[in-house]
Amino acid sequence: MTMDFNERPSLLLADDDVTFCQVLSRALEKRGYAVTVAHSVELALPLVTANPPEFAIVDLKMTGVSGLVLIQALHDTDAATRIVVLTGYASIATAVEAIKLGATQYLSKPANADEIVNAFGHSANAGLALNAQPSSVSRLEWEHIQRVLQENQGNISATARALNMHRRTLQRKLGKSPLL
Amino acid sequence: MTMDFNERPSLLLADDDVTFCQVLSRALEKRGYAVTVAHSVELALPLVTANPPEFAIVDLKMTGVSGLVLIQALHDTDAATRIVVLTGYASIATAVEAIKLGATQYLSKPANADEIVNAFGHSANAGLALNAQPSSVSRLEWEHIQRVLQENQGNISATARALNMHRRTLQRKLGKSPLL
DNA sequence: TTTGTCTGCGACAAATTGTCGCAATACTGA
DNA sequence: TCAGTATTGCGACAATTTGTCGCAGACAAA
Repeated sequence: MTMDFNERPSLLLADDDVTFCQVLSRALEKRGYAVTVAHSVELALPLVTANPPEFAIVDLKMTGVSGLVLIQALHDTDAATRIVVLTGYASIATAVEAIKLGATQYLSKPANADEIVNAFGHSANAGLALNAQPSSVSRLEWEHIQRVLQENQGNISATARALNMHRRTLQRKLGKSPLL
Repeated sequence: MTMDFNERPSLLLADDDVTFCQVLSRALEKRGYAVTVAHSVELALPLVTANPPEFAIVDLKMTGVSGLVLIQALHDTDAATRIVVLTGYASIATAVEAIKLGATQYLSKPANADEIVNAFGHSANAGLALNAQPSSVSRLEWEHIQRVLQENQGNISATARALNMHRRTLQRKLGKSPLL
């Protein structure tokens, strides 16, 4: 890239997976973005207010505050910011919430740099293909858990009680990625 | 309900599953809504323009045009309409799209009337369903299995394949009653 | 009859859940 | 600020549930 660094579009990458950030930020820089990395929402917020980015990639599940907070902050600061949510624990409940808060797209890991960059752009997916298959039982369970969890503001104990399920079991389920 | 029919909040229920509509519309009427049912997007659209509803429940997978079209029409006609998407073929991609088009919530079947009403937004009927207990995971599983089983005309092997579940396990589950 | 699929069920290993407990944090109301 | 309470993230082990394999009978189509 021969472009002056300051002319490049600014991009904030917020994810607490260090190696993932290294790989992805390099790939994004190759594509012409001026990347800033933050490994937690707490670290990202001051950067946002000091220097609102044009693009942002946010992981929802970071240690500490949820990425949803960051999305809101980004959107409040500059409604034109293109925000892509990228998470390994994708669920419909959090997707709905993220989009409502102003996210542009919602992808689940793993996703390569091209897919992410692509997600910044078009939103016109007119002909979306519906799944031919009904959701698997485990997927359904995952979605349901995520929804109740959100209704309980992320309180695991309360969620376990509401679902009449043992806290230990819920913990274990939450630890796994949403298979299938 | 002693309320005059015209004073009740209007609700459009768009789903091509006839029995499902019957059950749900009755449950919704009990909760005070003036329910109108449409079994396809084509049938629903004229109703929307003629008489924009305050609430809507839309299935995405209907014969013919996708429910996404209806969502857009509803939102274009009256941006204040509270739209809940309800589908048996839930996916994150369609959820994202539906919310962007103006849907309020996105639920996957099975969902009971309380959960749906709740999804319209706590603000509207704040005092109503505070203690709405979410269905237990096993209940959800039971209903889902029954639905898929019916789609497969009671064929256990095919259902097990569709649900990506072992036939033996499905058999065992079917042997039990729908425990809470 | 042969072939292919569906079904019910026994048996046993593999995996998941229920339970109990503990130490490290939050959170809350004097 | 401090005690009291709730939450959280585990480890460990027993109790249950699933995954797997296999087999025999039913049924329909070729």
